[in-house]
Amino acid sequence: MEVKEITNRDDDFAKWYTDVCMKADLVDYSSVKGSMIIRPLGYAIWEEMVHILDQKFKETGHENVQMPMFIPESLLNQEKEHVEGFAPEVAWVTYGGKEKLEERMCVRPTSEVLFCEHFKKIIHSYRDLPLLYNQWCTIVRWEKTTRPFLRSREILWQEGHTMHATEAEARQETLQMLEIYKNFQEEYLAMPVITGKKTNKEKFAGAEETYTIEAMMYDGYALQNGTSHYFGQHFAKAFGIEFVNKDNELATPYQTSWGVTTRMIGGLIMTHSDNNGLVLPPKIAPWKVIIIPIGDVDETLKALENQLKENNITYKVDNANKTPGFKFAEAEVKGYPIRVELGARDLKENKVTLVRRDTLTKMTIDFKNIIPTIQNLMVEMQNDMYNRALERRNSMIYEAHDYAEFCNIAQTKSGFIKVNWCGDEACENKIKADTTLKSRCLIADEEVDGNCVVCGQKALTKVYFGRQY
RNA sequence: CGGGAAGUAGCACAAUUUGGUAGUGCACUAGAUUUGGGAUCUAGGGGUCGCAGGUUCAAAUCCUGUCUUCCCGACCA
Repeated sequence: MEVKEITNRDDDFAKWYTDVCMKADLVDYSSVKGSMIIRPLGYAIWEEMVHILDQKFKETGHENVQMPMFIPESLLNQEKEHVEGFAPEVAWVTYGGKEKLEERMCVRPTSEVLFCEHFKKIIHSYRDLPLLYNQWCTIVRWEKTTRPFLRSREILWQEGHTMHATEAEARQETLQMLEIYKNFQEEYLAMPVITGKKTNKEKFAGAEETYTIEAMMYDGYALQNGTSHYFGQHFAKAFGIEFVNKDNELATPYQTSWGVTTRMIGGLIMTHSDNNGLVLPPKIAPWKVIIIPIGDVDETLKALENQLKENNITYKVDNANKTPGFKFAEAEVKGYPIRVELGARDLKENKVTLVRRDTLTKMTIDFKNIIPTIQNLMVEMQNDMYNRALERRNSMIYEAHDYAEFCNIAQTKSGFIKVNWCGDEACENKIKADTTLKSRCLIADEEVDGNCVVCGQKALTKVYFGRQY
């Protein structure tokens, strides 16, 4: 296996990103634009994510289902805002074999309407609620610009769809899932995230409220790493979904949906990786340890493997007929959190060399301490990676008090800009037109005192603006 | 979708200008020697030049279309 050159991260961030994706063997291009091949390492990372999240979804009472891939045009058309939002980016199936279809069907860009159609059939009574469904699947959105993991046409994701008897319960669900996403990304992916409501302009087509999980990448660009929507009764009314409540009255349920995608893998890369390749937080790394045997160390290797297995520490052994230097570089590209250099020379003194991937710090320790040392290192690395990312992000959040200052920051810095905003979409549009920055999310937990950074009218809220992937 | 650039072996490139049916390095295979930061020697295998048309006696090379990738813009998760 060849270990390849990676573009310097500070010279050309975009190229560095694709280099890491390709050279760590995470993805490959297919012959269809925006349909990527997720290779074993990339998929293993996704499987870790799926495993952890799926468990959290089930713990909170959700059940997995699998909906169809096709949506007849008439079904998609049932909710007006939704259709208008998605129509420009759906792929249509117009032939079945050689026969032209009577009604064309789109490949699901998201499954709200499919769930609604089904919910109408199965919801009759308050006893049927809440209905808490989730599905792991792929969707298709005909994006014009595509990038591995960050923006593809075929998207591997999870979408939760729930129905509730009361507004309060549905709102609670929306926030609960937002919190699960936030905790997952911070605890497992070591990615600090900002959560909040999207502005009207940026919210999901058909939603009453859209909450977002915004992460900041190494270059200061924002990555929307997940969403949780509160739909109110929009879809339910459009689809005629009703239930009989406790008072024997017909009522309309309240709905949510929420999703995260393989985009999180892109976020992981753009948050932690470096010029030597992939860097993975231990908690999400499919294999925590890579063992590189040097010289004749078979017996110790066997013993070490047994100890790792006993302690549920996943690992790989690099037995290739390559020089150690080659294997070190290879291990770094692939992002194994901890490298064990198991060498005959060290072992004569009962020593072993460990290298942590995030800092590339080497340490030589007594072999008998290897398991506790690895365990401690993983905890330490996870914390350090989170803290470094947090510190960097915070150092790239700016505050603008007037429009000149805003434009100046937008031109000279990369990151988020915090501003007062009157709530008028015109001001949001002006910022977009002047600076290309878009609103990331509303800031809920800070007092607003001052005037809109654009128009000078009294501000209603604070907002983060930023450039996005 | 608009502007620009590029597609030749797994990768990076040469041959294209001046048409005559492909070459180098790395990687790969076998054997040997090696092994603490990208090993060495020897012997091998692999491409018909993104795809489809056209011009021509003859096309990697010229023309047209198309697909894909990258950059800039617009659009969007």
